[in-house]
Amino acid sequence: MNTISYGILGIINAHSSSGYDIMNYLKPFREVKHSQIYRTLANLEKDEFVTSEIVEQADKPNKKVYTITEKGKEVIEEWFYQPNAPALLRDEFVLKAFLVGLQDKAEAKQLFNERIKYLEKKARVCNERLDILKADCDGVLTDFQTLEFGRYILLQQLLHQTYVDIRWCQWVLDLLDKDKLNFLTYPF
Amino acid sequence: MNTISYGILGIINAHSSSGYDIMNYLKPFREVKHSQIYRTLANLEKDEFVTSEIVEQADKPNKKVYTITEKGKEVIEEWFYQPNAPALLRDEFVLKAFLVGLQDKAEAKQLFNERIKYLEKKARVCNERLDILKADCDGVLTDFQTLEFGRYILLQQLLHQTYVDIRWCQWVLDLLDKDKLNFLTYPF
DNA sequence: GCGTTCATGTAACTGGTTACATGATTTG
DNA sequence: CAAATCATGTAACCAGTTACATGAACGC
Repeated sequence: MNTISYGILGIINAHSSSGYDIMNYLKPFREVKHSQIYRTLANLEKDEFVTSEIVEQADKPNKKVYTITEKGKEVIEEWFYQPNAPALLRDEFVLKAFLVGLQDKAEAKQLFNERIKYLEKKARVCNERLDILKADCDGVLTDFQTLEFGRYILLQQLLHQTYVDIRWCQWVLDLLDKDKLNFLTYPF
Repeated sequence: MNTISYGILGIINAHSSSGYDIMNYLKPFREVKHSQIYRTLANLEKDEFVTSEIVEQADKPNKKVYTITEKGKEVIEEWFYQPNAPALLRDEFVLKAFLVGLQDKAEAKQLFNERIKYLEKKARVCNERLDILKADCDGVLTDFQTLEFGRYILLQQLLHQTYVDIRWCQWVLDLLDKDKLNFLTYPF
């Protein structure tokens, strides 16, 4: 089984969910397309890790809600003890930053100034999501054994990583303005 | 053309390189397997963005060195002005952190304590690579228009992102020890 | 001689994306 | 009545991984 299968199974274990629900849970932390989720759910059901039933909704289209089986609980329990696969980052900006020397100074500065704008927007989205989360919990986080706790800590991580990235971009812009570069200590 | 093709082409533009060289340049910032690089290089040559020649080496096996063509320079120049594809992060730890509530407190703490160990090792590797870079440049970074500048700024980024991640893990461990959680401001 | 680093390639597979396809319900 | 959101699926394609395959040069 692959990582996304475990992630989906874990969410269903936390509470029974539809493919659409799962997509929305995962989106903030893991890019995922609905086509992949529905395909994976079909496989999980085929392997008897989950069962499904149609739940009729009055105000919205009906949904197919998946529930974990005993067999599914066993594999998810085991997964937590397995070592983590190395993280995979694929970021076009990182490649451009690495190759920044191919550009002239004005182009280079533009690359980082645009990045700052992008990151500031990302930070705003994070803060908005934190506000939504607070509203979802009526302002109180009582227990860590909820999916809300996971959402909360990961949103905080994302937010502060973004802040560091912004400061890093500003540091690079300062470097680009210097006549004589050197191996400067990163200022924080 | 995909992102990795542009990255490889950009490196060859900076200076003519073999597949093996390219792999080592990319490794610290972008996980990539040699099989993908050699396949991509063959495609870039087929499309006449690069040319190749065998360079004989006395002390090592011969290598196939690729050089960019005029046609290749045009596409790489254009690439810099294109908007960046959204970054893609796939991290098994993030999924486990999201689902941390499925575990008991002891297991949860273990997850983050192990993560800290992993991140501390990552920070050490970053610092080692920074030392190697300094040695490669004889202690002086004169110009931003070198691949060394790109290596330098990205290693600094990675290092400081890692430091923030460590502090974040410690914050989560503190949270897990609290009896009454709440939406605490992240302490920095 | 054995392990490591340097060096290059191909073939099969699979995870993930893009595009195709449909339809209910709500809000403006 | 149009757009947005909710909701679910399939098929074709391709990027990237894993495994297979080879071999030179060097240090111990």
